[in-house]
Amino acid sequence: MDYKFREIEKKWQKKWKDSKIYHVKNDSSKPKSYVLDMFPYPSGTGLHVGHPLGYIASDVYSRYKRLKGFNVLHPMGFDAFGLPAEQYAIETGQHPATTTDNNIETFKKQMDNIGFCFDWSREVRTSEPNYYHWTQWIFLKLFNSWYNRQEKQAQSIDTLVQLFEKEGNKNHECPGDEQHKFTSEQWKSLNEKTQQDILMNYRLAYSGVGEVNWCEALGTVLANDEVVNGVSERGGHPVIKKKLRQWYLRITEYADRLLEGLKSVDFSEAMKEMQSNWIGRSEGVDIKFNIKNHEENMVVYTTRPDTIFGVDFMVLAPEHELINQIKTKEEENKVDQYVAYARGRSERERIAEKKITGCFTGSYAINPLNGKEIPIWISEYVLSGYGTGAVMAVPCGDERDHRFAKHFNIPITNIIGSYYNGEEANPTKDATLQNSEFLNGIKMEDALPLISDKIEEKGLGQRKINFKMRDASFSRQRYWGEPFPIKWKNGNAYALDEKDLPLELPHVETYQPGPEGEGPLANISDWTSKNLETNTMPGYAGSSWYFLRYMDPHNNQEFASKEATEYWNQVDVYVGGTEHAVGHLLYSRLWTKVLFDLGYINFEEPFKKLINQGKITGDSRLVYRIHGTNKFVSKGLKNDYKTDPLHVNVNFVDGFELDTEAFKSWKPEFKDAEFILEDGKYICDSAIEKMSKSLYNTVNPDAVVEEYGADTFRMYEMFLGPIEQSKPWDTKGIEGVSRFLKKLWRLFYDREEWIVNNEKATEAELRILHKTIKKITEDSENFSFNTAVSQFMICVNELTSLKSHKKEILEPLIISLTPYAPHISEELWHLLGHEDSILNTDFPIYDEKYLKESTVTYPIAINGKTRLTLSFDAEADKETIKATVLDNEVVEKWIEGKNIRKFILVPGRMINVVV
RNA sequence: GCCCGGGUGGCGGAACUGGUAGACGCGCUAGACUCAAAAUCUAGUGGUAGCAAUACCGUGCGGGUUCGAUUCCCGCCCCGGGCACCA
Repeated sequence: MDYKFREIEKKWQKKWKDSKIYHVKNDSSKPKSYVLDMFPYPSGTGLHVGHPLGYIASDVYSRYKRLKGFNVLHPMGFDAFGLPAEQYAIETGQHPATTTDNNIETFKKQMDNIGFCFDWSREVRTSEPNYYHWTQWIFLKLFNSWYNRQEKQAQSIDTLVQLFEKEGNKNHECPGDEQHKFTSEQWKSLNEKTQQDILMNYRLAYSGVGEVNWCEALGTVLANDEVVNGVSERGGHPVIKKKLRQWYLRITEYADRLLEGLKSVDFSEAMKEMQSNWIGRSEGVDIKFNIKNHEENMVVYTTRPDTIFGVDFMVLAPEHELINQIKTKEEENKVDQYVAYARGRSERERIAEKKITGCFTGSYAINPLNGKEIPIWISEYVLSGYGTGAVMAVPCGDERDHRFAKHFNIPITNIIGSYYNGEEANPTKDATLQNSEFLNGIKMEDALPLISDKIEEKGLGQRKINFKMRDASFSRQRYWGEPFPIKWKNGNAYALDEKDLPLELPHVETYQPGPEGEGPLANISDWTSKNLETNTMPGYAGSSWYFLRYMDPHNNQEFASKEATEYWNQVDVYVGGTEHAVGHLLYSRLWTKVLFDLGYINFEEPFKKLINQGKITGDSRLVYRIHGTNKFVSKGLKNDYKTDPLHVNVNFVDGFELDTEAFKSWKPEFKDAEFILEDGKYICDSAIEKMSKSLYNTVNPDAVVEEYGADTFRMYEMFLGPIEQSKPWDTKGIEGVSRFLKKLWRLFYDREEWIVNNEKATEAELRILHKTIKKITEDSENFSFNTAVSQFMICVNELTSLKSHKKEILEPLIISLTPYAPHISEELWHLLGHEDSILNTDFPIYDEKYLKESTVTYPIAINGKTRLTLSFDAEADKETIKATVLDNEVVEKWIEGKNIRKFILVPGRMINVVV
């Protein structure tokens, strides 16, 4: 009987579904394991072979853990709110809910084809009211909380009000306005509106007017991580800075805890690095400089106070409020012009041009340590949002300061001697300071703490820790997102009552922006008459907590019961791409920490271990069209013509040879295409690129599954290479895995005959079996799925050549294969006479006694140097140990007392033996 | 520019804490079966020389440590990814 994978796979997929075998309960005597995939955004294009890589890996791991006796939670859902569905709606008028549902059906079908063990009864969709009910609920928790810096945790805003009534805010400075101080009496005398305004400056989710990343093309603001090089991550549209009232998450309050938490999780170094760079912690000093002939002073932030005697000028950000007060009459025009110029420049222009621009204010600051007068400049290279928006410039040590000084001919003081060559700045800490008064002769890294202490002692400033990370923008002027459960009254935002949740997204007639650039909700009079917030939440809202909802997805009373979250606890393994490093992963960590602080869950980090699967890249095919014609020239001859490369659908190419007829009928414009062939063939060029519809290099998993079967597809994706590495898809290579499964089948069936017998296994058979089980166990545990697949191949090859068809060997083998190729394993399991599913059995345990090497090698170092390696047959008796040596005399002498007669020279491991 | 990864056959990739480099698969070559093809099976497959046994060379390049280095150290080169005026 042949291996009829299509029949087998359909049959078992149906049986598994009907028997609800993947449904998992929230209680069990078994230990738990939570294995999670990053849920997808259901795009309209469906899955290509690159997408399931992570899902297959997590599926293999989940099944392995299940066989190992764990109660495994392995759910899937959809991140269903988002921009593309809405843009599609604007173009076609179709409601995003409809297109989203259709897309989800396609995704689920494609996933089911591959045989994943998701518990679909726990599916979540972020766009469903019974899901976003709790997104809104958590938002209200954020809104109604503040961060107590002394206790380093989020607390209810009520506790803050109590503190204000008791003592004002003297012990809890305002994160939104740090200068603002008031006493208990002052607080009590304030009216409702002012009190609310003050509280807003403390809330973890707050509304405020600020500079936002505005994307005109998308008609909305974007979070910092959604902007890449000054353009939108989605679509690459220009992004400008704009002042708007927005919602924000006060993630900056959690900066140090988010950084600290990285120590306790098992993420790759690269991932931790990306997150800590994004958080961008730096230690420095705020230093106060007086300004000549002015009352005001300016405060700069620096990480290098040791260079203070090298300060040659000061720079303010163009937005700095001091500018208007200190600009001199003579410079006023130039300053105003410059400020206007800087304001008019977009983020993108600043980044792209990197021009050196600036303007002198006419005023001078006084170096607090030596009284030197230092000119104060303005330049756009200083960012208003970081530190104090003002810097002390040390050209010999800082590249930007140096370029600026050279450009405007500002004299440079050298405080690092030969470390500075006059041509470029040197940010070293190794130099011995010069021209630095009492710091002269001290190495910079040693001077750092000295001068910091001095500055603090003299009251000139204080040590300060700064973070690059900004508060996260949390509102979008869009329709297809969660409505805010917020009502406006007299310019203050008030939370809706929890019992009025969910605040459902209303139907709209148009997806166009509101009258003043607000979201489409502003067009609905019913909505605006209730003074409801017209923005919606961003894409990352729903995905910041979905892993908690899977634990208890049908709960109508809470986001998840305490029992459920205590039982499932952290995600043990989270599988997904690196692209979410500073977005989703950071926000999820923040929400988890807040819910932990408020006592709703008992763990602080959502993901214990993170696996980043690599991308499967496409192997594109290109043809060359002779410029301005409809003639195509084969790769080898292209240099004879002026050509333009063109991506061609990989399905029209066999290896590198183009099927010219298929190509002609591909698009009308190619109907009359002509070809210049070499050796009668049209040879295409190739390129390894990202897999994408627009490059015509995608391979649909459905087609692969149809041709080779789901088990082959799964194993091949795992076999391709290490899970974390990017690798190109090569359809040809799948033959090897396909042959392996056919070979495995033939261990059970010889043509028509069932040939499994009950004979007792030989030593050799047991040896290969136990070696395989050991390797599969270790590799499955370590996510080394590619070498695990190799081991299966080795095992089946050996069993084939041993002509081994014994139940005693084959049964444990197919159990260990189950995570990788579940369908064929299940089929064979039943053919072996089992009633219950193979999924309910136990993973085999290997026996060490079959793992002893047949030859044991002992390298021997005599007098500290290796002279030989002894090797002997483990099964032979010790008397016959054999070896040959370089230095016969020494070794023979050593051997004498050991009862060893002969030896063979084999390089091996080293043990030290004193002779 | 800075910070992470990584460079191993024609290709994807193996190699435990330094110990027979190239497992496994693809591809390729030859053979068996077949009228033929497909499928399957067998053998071979890092390079050079040789009928052969074998010898020499080989893990990006140059040095070093070691009895022994793909693995450790120093200096370069190249590729992939991330960050990029963060003072």
